[in-house]
Amino acid sequence: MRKISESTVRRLSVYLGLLEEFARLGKATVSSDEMAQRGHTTPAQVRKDLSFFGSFGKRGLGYDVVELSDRLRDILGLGRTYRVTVIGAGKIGSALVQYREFGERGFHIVSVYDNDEAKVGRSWNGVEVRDVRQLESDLRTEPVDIAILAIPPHVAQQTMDLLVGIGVKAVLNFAPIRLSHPDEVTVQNVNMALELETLSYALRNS
Amino acid sequence: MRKISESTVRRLSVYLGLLEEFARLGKATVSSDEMAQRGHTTPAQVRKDLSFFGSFGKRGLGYDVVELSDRLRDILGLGRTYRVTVIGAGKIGSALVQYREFGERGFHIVSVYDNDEAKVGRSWNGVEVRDVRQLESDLRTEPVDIAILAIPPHVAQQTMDLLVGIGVKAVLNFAPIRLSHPDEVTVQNVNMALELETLSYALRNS
DNA sequence: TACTGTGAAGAACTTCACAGCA
DNA sequence: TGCTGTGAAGTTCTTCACAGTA
Repeated sequence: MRKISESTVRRLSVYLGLLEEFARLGKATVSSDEMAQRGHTTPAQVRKDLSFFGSFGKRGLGYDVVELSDRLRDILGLGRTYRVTVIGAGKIGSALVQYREFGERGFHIVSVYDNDEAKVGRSWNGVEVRDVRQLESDLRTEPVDIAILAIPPHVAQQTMDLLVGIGVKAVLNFAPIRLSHPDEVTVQNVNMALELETLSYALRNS
Repeated sequence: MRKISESTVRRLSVYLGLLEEFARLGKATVSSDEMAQRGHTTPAQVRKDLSFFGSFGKRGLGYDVVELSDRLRDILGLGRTYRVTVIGAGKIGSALVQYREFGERGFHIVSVYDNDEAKVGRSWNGVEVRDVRQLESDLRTEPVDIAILAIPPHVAQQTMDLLVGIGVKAVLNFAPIRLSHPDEVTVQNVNMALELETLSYALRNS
């Protein structure tokens, strides 16, 4: 398939959220115009994004809400559940373990790791915190689909390398550092300080 | 000044981080090539990004680490401190209040608000949790530069509207919903479920 | 008729390539 | 000589505009 841009994928995810809301409101059908307004984009963008994957609408009518939701879930790979591990039992790790939206979307946090003996063994939201030294052997016997890094920057790269060695193919990184990784591993970064800095830039130049 | 793209601003922020590391290592001078390697971009991109703001380098030599850091801090508006409020004293709010990088960058969290009586009055990392009903009068007497929304999606828009009314010009939104807002208000979104969904897409299509 | 699907045009962003300067 | 600064070329992303159809 033609390479799809990351912005398109992100918008698809937004569209799915909108469609689920339309479904809750009992709407059966929706136009690209309505989706664009609620999703802060343009109707042409909505149609173009969808057109990369097929023709899901009916001319003159719009899109069937349920059908398009199903197709988007399929495209995004959300028709299954994912096993997720959180590495780092600090404040951010803690917030993630309890983050509702993850479970609702099929992302199940199956383990949490930390190097702090004081935390190891405690139960967090039903998930036991394990010693990070067990990480490698654990993941080899019970693989996960996605690892979330919620650890300090100075240990992030070595942990990334470990995960790559184990064969993890998707990582969500909260450490404020760009990680080196092979092409076949997908990494998404969340850098909160960087978000504040773009706000700072906007405030200064407005 | 010519409109600068958001991707450029984000990279400037990354460059600044790199420069601070180079400074710690005692490096006096750095080339666009070195920055590109460490920042996972290209030398031409580095030079082009910087060129929008002036000529900071010396041909044949590179950039002075300290001087360029100073210029970037200035460009990004980081030569001052910012007053920040966190709205929502849940797990995410809690993580943010203790997030070191914010303070290091000059973003000072001066207050936390919640609507849960049980939380109001408690002290968090030296910041007292206040009743959200005080938010409006508090911010009118003691304005903040940035508000961080760490609240459930169904109350996010009304809170956004309140903030706009009070005159807040920059918002970092953690609620998984696109907020409507006037153009003069800058909003950055952090949507963690959406990040996992882009990983899901990548896993499915690899 | 009302809306989709899509080539083609346009805009934005990135990379190239080289003149110019320390 | 070595690396910057920058127009120009190339690429990617967005918007336009309209033919096509339920």
